[in-house]
Amino acid sequence: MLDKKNILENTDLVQKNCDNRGVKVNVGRYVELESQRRALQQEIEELSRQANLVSKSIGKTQDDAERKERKKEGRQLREQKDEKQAAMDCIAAEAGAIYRSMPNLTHPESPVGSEAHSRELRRGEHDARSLGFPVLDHVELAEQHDLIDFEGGARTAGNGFYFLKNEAVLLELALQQYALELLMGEGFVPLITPDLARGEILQGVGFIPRGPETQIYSIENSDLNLVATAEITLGGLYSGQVIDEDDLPLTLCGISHCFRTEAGAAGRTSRGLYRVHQFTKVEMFAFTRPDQSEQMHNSFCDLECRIFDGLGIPYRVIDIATGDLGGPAYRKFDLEAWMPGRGDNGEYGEVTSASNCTDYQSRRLNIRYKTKGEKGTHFVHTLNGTAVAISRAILAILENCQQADGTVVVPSVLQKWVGKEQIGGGI
RNA sequence: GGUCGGGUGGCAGAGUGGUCGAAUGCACCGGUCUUGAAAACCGGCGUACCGCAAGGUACCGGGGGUUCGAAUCCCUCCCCGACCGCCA
Repeated sequence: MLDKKNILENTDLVQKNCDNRGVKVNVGRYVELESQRRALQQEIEELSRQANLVSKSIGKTQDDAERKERKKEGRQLREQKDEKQAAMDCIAAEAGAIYRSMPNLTHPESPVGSEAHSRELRRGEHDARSLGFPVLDHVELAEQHDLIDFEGGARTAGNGFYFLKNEAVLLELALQQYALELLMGEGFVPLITPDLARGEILQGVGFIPRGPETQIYSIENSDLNLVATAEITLGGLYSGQVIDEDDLPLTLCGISHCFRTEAGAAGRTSRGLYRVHQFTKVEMFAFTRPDQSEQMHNSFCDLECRIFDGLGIPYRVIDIATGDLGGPAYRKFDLEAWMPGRGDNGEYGEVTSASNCTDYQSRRLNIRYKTKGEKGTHFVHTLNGTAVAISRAILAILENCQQADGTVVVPSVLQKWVGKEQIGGGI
């Protein structure tokens, strides 16, 4: 959510920002409603004040007739207040709906426009070059080495589910260990989070838990939802809390399963592991002071680069355009890994995403920080970034590390956990 | 799943219808004392919103109700703890 004062004072800028982001919001209407609401609020407070005075005086009055008269007066004042309150609630509901639909402000350097306007910032250490032999895609490689059972997944849970098997299981665990080791070395606190969360938390983080186009699975007869990312639970972890400024920045990394309905994704490139209903992810999350968040955002992006450079996978870094940022992000960097088996001659595919959400989520989740010796509190900034989304990482590893003879070389950084140097070839 | 007990300020913990936004302790901030520190003592110290200020309004897990007035009574939901049952 945005700062209400800022909306009232910079209506045109906020409107322009919404337009740039492709979000239809009538900011002017909001401002109109909000000023009406404020006026009513003041009247209500005045009536409450008078009614409170009357109530207090009754406690001191002994005379019965006077008490009766005062009670009547008090009742009337409260009735007047209730009427105005009802009117205000109505206006507040409409204003609130507009308010909640407003996306975050945007970093001045984010490219303006639709997805196509996103800008490549740089590339990884490894070049996306031709492998020099006819490549297999990860589905073919997985089949050859008996690594993933898509049919069994479909039989058991439906299309979009799968069983990891044999070395794929080891790869999943190795990728978790690899990411965790690296992040813990950078001071991140490791967590394994719940895979379910309350609707309120999902909304606070910026997800829409129920409704026709939701990406979220929800549990019937309950307020619980399967999480789409540990960003949800890590944000929820500190909801309603006041953090000591001395503890900032606070960096966490959480492992969770991620569940996504992928409603509306039919027809998009979705063969194999690329777009699935469940996967495991190691997620970075940070709470920072406002002046620290930009640096933290860059640091998240650098860590993602280190992780994929370490795996030997080529990638490019994208500065996401305004039209593709979603609601909470102020700025977003994606890593797109080279996937040799994708499309006709290989394509880039998103493997990570790092967002600076500034105070948008912390306002909704009510996460603040306090400076020792100073009065009041401030909203923290929150950031999230993918360390490793396991399914897509496995996809990228299989396709990039395949050899002419069909074997797959295990990235050296993972070998100590996988326990072997290559998959296939009888070794 | 069952029974009982609880949810109050950063923490601990009083408060069962009216001068309660809330005792007290700890923590924290300022001061006295001290070569310095500690201790002791004195003072201050919740959050949000409105207001130049004085001040006001709201908030004692969430929502609703009773009342002139609710932290306090009633309903409901959520959460936490203990014990029992079941179980990886």
